[in-house]
Order: sequence, then C-alpha cells, then structure tokens
Amino acid sequence: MAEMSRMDEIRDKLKAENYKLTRQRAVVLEVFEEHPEEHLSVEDVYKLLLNKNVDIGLTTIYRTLDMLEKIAILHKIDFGDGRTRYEFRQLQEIHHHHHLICGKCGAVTEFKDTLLEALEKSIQEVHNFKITDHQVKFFGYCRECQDGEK
Amino acid sequence: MAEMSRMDEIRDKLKAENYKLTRQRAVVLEVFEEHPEEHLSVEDVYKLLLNKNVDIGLTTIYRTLDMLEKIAILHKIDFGDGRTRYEFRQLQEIHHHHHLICGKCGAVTEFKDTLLEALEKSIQEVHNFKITDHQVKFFGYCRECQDGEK
DNA sequence: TTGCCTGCAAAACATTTGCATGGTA
DNA sequence: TACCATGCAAATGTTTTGCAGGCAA
Repeated sequence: MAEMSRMDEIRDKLKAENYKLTRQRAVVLEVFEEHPEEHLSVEDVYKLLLNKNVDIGLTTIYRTLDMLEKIAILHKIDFGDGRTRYEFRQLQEIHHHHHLICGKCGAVTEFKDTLLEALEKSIQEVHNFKITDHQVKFFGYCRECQDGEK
Repeated sequence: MAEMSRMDEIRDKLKAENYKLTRQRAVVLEVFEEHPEEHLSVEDVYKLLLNKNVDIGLTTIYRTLDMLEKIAILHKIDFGDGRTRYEFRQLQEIHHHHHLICGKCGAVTEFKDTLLEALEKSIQEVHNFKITDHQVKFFGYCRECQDGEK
C-alpha cells in the first residue's frame, strides 16, 4: 500500500472536519514542516513567513493555530514565557515526549520516556480519571549552564 | 522543642530575606491559609479580600505573589486558562504533588506520587540536566464527567 | 455562488512600570 | 528617619472580536 505523507494526512483531516485548505493555512503548515524540532509562537510563525516574503495577517495565524490544535494536528505548549507555543503532534508518540527547560539560558531539550505510562495507568485506576493528554516539564540547569549556576 | 506555626516560619523567612511584613502581605497570606486546597489567581485573591472588606491594590497583589514565589513560600502554577495561579508550597513534598485537570468541568484534583523520582534520577544521569523543579499536569475527564464525555 | 476565511482596526485582558505618597522597622 | 512598600494611572504585550470584503470548493 502507498505511503501517505504527513501533508496528505493533514489535507484529509481538514477535509474531514470541513475546513478549507487556504493559502494561509498551507503556508503556516509549511513553516512547521520546515522547523520540526522547534516550538513556535504566533509571532515566530509570523516572522518566519515575513522572511519568506509571505504576506499574512497576525490574526489569521492565531486562528489557524487554534484550529490546528483543535483538530489535533498541532500541540499547544506553554513554557511560562508569556506566549503560547505550538509543535507538530506526532501521531504515534504523543505520550512519550517531554521538555527540559533550562532556567538560565532558556534552552529547551526534548526527551522521550516510557515511565510515565505506569503512572498514567495508576492514575486512571486510583482516581478514576480518564487521561487524554498530559504535560510534563522539568525546570533546572542544562549541562552547559551548570557551572555558572545560581 | 516548640512547634512553629507556618505563619511563624513565614515571618522568619521574610525577615531573613529583608522583606517587611506589611498589612497587605499579611492579609494575602491569610487568604492562602484560609483556602488551603485552592489554586488562587491574583483576581481570586483580590475578590476574596474585597469580600472581607479589605482594601488593597491589584498591583500590590501582583507584587506580593511574585515576591512570595521568589522566596519559595508560594508555588506558581499555570493551568492554561490565561492567568497565573498560586498555592502554598509544602516544604516537604514539593516534588510529589501534581494536578489532574478535567477538560469538561474544569475541576482540578491533586494527587501524590513517588514514581517521578525515578524518572528525575534518570534524566539527571542521561541528559546531565540538573532538575530544580517540575510541573506535571494530566488532562482528561474526571469521574463525574466521563459519561457525557465528548 | 455560497458560506467559510481573511485582515484590519479596535477591544479585551493579564501583567508591568513610573512615580508620588505612605508606613514599617 | 530611611527605605522599602503601596496604589494609582498609564503602558505593555498577547490574544480576541467585529465587520466588510475575498476566496476555496
């Protein structure tokens, strides 16, 4: 059977949810494809598009990211820096990818983990709470910043 | 030896950090003492004080909570609802207390856990990242909301 | 063609800052 | 008394909303 590219999947998902694939939506998605390891804010996306000489309204980006999050294409993250950030939602590994945030240089490192699964299972049982998503962030000092650490 | 009340500890901590215990700071702390299980926003504190006929400026609350967080009396939390929230920082169990956030009714349940310690240890070793704090949030549906869940 | 999309301008919020006044230690 | 703390007003920065015109299907 033929492989489906992520873009094809997204196209289908939009159609399934009755959203049009407009020029603006396409270029926003393109930006995320071109910056796979980053956590982009609305402003980031806006500037990256300006750099590509793409004309788009800030408001449209707000609305687009919001919509893409609703239909589970993007994932919303908040590092406590006053703006909302987004990243592609990996279809398989939604639950295995967390962030290490350095309090000095601000670097964000990702790490994968499976330990949390046991914790989730226990929460569902003990608290009878049906988990659909989670957010795990560790704050501290990265390797490079540990010498001059406060 | 004599037991020390939390308020005494706080008084000492303020003194140690060269902060004055003003009327405003006292009443803000009082509000947190009177609402031990809650996660109060600046606005929450403001309204609770109004209810008690205490006159205080919003700005002062912003500054007070900020200061109390800096000296580790309060803990800052963010449930993604657009405002920063605070809770008392339990001296002993900083690292064993997380939140379950219901996506339907918004209820926030707390739970304790020790599993994360193993994860932290492994992160420190594998990534050479020195953890000072972490934030763990689980989103989903609470017991009561699981029937009408979307 | 039609109804969703877009983008501007303005509004809405949460939070921060400047500055003169007030109060604690 | 000496500073730190307060509170008002204004500024800031992000996000939302109203509305007229545009565009994908």
